[in-house]
Amino acid sequence: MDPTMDQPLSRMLLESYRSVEEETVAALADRGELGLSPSQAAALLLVDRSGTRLTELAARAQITKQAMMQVVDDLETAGSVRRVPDPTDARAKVVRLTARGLRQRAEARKAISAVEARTRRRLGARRYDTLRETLVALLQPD
Amino acid sequence: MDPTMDQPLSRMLLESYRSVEEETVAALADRGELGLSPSQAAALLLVDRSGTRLTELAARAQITKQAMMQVVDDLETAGSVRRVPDPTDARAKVVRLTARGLRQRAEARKAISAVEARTRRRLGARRYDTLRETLVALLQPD
DNA sequence: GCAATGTGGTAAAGGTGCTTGACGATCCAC
DNA sequence: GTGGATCGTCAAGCACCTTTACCACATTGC
Repeated sequence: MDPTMDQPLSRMLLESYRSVEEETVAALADRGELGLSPSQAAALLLVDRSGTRLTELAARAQITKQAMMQVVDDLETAGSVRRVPDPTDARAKVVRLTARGLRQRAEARKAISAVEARTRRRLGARRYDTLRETLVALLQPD
Repeated sequence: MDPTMDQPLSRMLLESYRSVEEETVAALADRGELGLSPSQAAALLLVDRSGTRLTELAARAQITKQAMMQVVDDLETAGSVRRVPDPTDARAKVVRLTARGLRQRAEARKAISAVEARTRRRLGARRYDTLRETLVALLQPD
């Protein structure tokens, strides 16, 4: 009998997350993208081509803007991102990817794709797709 | 088109975890089990009736023994648990639930069950069960 | 046109849940 | 018995997030 089955759902989700995340970090490291933490990589993926406001990034990541600030601060220090004033709103700044950030994001995407493809192979396409659908349903507002 | 579907798997898993965890915390609070953090609740569930060593608890939770130390320290301070010397090994101590800890664990179990039942209803029994199976497969060593 | 209220970015402090490193005490195999 | 593993512990630190508090600028309502 597999004892894993008896665990609370939240635990299983957490461990699954950690497992996938760990694989992703390893895949990133393999590509030489050292010095890019998971939260930084996640943030890079949220910036769109024309640049995105801090508040919008925070909303997309579902964290506070202050938390996103810290991530963007680090990314800016690392030269992956820069903040430019928003011409349409003097309060706002737009977070924009630098050439370096673009490169990193591309690598991050590849690393993530590799892990997902690997997972899909392991689980089987059908189960993998069903998993994603179920998670979407789980996250749907009640 | 639901943009949720495009997210990396790790993000979806993390958000699902947070969502379920949040519900669980709320359910715990409803039952008056204030002052019991998720990690503490998780640890309580890992202690078996006859008591369990710190190292074993850490292994079960898949964290370092030092991390488990902190959780157990807090639980002990809160009077939910106590450490008694292991008669079979002078180095070891056994973590044992107090009456309070037993009560808390029972409440925690109920809270978790309530959330899982609710989730099962929302997703449908079939999808819910498939989700658990898939997560088990995901966690299986490669 | 201006006060009230809202929003974007920032600063500071703190908390949770983990990590790594080091260490004494005890156990066990040889 | 001696050397190496194991148990619990202390200490420091890090990743990632929060709350509280501000100021600058925008927008709304009158």
